[in-house]
Amino acid sequence: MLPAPFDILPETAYRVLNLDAGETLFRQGDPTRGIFYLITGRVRLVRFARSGETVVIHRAGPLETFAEASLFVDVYHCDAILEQAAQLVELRREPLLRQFYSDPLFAMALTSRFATQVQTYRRRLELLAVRSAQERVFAALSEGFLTGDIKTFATEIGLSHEATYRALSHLVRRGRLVKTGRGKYRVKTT
Amino acid sequence: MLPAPFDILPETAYRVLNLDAGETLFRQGDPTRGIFYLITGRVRLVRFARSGETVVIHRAGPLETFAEASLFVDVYHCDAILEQAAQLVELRREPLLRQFYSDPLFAMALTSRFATQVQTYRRRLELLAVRSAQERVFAALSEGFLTGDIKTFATEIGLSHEATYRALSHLVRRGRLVKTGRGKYRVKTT
DNA sequence: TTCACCTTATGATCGAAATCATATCTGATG
DNA sequence: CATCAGATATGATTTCGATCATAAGGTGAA
Repeated sequence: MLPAPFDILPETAYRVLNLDAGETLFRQGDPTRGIFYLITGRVRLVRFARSGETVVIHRAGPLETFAEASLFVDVYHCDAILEQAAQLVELRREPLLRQFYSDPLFAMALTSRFATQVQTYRRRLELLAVRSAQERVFAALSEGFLTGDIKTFATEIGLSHEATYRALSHLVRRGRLVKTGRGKYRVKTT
Repeated sequence: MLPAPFDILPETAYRVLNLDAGETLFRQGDPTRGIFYLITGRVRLVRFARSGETVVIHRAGPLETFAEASLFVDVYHCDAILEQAAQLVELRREPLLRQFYSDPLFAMALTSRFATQVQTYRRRLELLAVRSAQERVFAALSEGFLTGDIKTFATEIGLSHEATYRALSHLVRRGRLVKTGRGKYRVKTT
């Protein structure tokens, strides 16, 4: 149920929560209870800037963890609000930290997970720096970003789904991609 | 010279390198030597996809670390090529891992650093999801992204510098920002 | 089997941002 | 102090992708 390295934690280290859309998971200033793993649903993390404006700093989706940095601070620095009803796992802070201290392999695995995430985000950012829709779609495909449906893919690479469909068919016409089915594309191996 | 938590490492744990533009720091498949901290210059990380295409997966700039995930694997998964001449620090893998195992506080600090980076990248990605140039510039400014010069700021938030200048002056005219000097802007606190 | 809904897909239009151009200001360098 | 390079700033033009619209294909439920 939980992704590595959280799967080795004892059952007392976490609990499953079910929340409705609109509910608040935690607020800026609340003492940190732990980090979270989203099974289904969507959570929005919002920070209130000094100017009084609210800024969305992250939108977490299914199978993602969030609020990782809260492990190392005393209070949350943003609000977590349920955008959709969600089932999620609260990974409690104390057991996590205890495990981290006592089990170097767990510590390594956790750090490795974070390092991998950093890498993934950097790839996405680099992808978003590609101006042309066609080139971006092609690069994203080469990097294996198209796992689920095209609309999700489009959102991930910062394009409208229409622009993405168009770029895909254009790339197929130009012979750079192969269409292997409805909504299925592959980079042409020359 | 080194950012936390690397500043506590003994001198034997790292060495300073000076490389020219065009030189290769490491190649895909090379045994991992360690992670790197860039003092000056620019390094491009490139991966060769199965299709034969080369994809830029990251461009590291001054005061950034890169290849962090290599700590936990045996070989590098991309090439690192000097885009500009650079002075950088090689943080050697073995001493790092030894420190990580033997010093839980170091381990914590390293993990915390990675978690913070994850957070920062997520913020940037969320920012890039804002379609309107004006809103994006405003949000980025509220979040304190404007630290150096405007052109760097523009690149970071995925806009041309012209569009950024225009958005800035427009936001000033509309009274949402205050111009505090040439290239200096602040969110208006109402 | 029919209906409803969502994804895939493509056409048409419009607008916003990229691009190209130009000018001013600033700081660094000799 | 003069010069030059680069950052700031804004104007003009163009282009590309967002948006709106529509249709076909697929899936699941009644």
